[in-house]
Amino acid sequence: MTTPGAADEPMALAAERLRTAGMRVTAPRMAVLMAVSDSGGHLDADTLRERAQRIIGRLSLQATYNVLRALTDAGLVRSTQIAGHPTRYETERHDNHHHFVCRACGSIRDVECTVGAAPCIEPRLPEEYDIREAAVTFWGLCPGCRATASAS
Amino acid sequence: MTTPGAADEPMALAAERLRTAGMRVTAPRMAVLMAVSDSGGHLDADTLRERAQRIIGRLSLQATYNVLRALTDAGLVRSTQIAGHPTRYETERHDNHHHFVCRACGSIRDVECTVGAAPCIEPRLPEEYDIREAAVTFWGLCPGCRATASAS
DNA sequence: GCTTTTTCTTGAATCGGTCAAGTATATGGA
DNA sequence: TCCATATACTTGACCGATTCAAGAAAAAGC
Repeated sequence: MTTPGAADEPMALAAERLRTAGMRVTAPRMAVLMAVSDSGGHLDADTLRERAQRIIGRLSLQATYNVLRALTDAGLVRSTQIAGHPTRYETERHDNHHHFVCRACGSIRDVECTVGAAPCIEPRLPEEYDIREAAVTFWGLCPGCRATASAS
Repeated sequence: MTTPGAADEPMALAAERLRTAGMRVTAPRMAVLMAVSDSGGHLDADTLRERAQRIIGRLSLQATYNVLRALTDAGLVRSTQIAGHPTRYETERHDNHHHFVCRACGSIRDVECTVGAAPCIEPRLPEEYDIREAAVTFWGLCPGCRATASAS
């Protein structure tokens, strides 16, 4: 028992990640975290629920949403909302990458950033990708709210 | 009757814009188009419905959606989907601008593009805006779909 | 172990938006 | 000017994604 089976490794890793993030370690959380991790990203809540169920058997959709929210708040998971699609989840890698979405098949692909910190508009994508448009949304605080926030 | 009243002007203009776009000229369409035009942008379907109703009296929400879809398809209106908000509509100005959304109050503001054609990441916003992050989504065709599209 | 606190389950509800069927109306031709 | 026909609007049901609420279950600390 000193060397756990190979199948236990990812679960032990998931438990460790949860513990490090200061979260309670539960079967649903480990399962969802594992599902997000080895999916390659961009899965929606319902699909992640299915994958998680394969690992631990039963899991309600509501719990899946709860877990995803918790993991996102803890910075372990990144959620992305793309117009016309349900919210997708992927492992948070803090690499500030963006997304390419195919208008025809809906497939999603990561797009690396040329610059480090700031998001860049020159996408690092193979030439075969036919980019038609880019939607850029900046998030932050408007002058009014910034003043209110710094005052408190 | 040769010189229409001042109040008729925007309506006549709306009618003209619809006609130019090859669309049937109807009261709902004129009203919604006027509502979008003089709103300064970023209103959702339900709010636009209210504004349109002030102009023509009655208008179903379904019709509002139909009209907005038609106007968008015709290139008269631009729709923007921002995570966590219902779809917003604004006059299509073909200027390829982007959006700033305040995390605190949810207000939306246009962000001009420094470059002409391509979307740019260096936002033209006053310094008082505290930009925390940017979500960039590229839309187009992936290699597979591009091949299929050009083949047909 | 036992207690406390957090999390999970179940089931209802909400929100933004679409589908479908029937009625009304804009437009082009007689 | 009126008619025919295609298109648009109204009403009402429906849907998918997500959240709310209440009670049962299970982690973590003592």
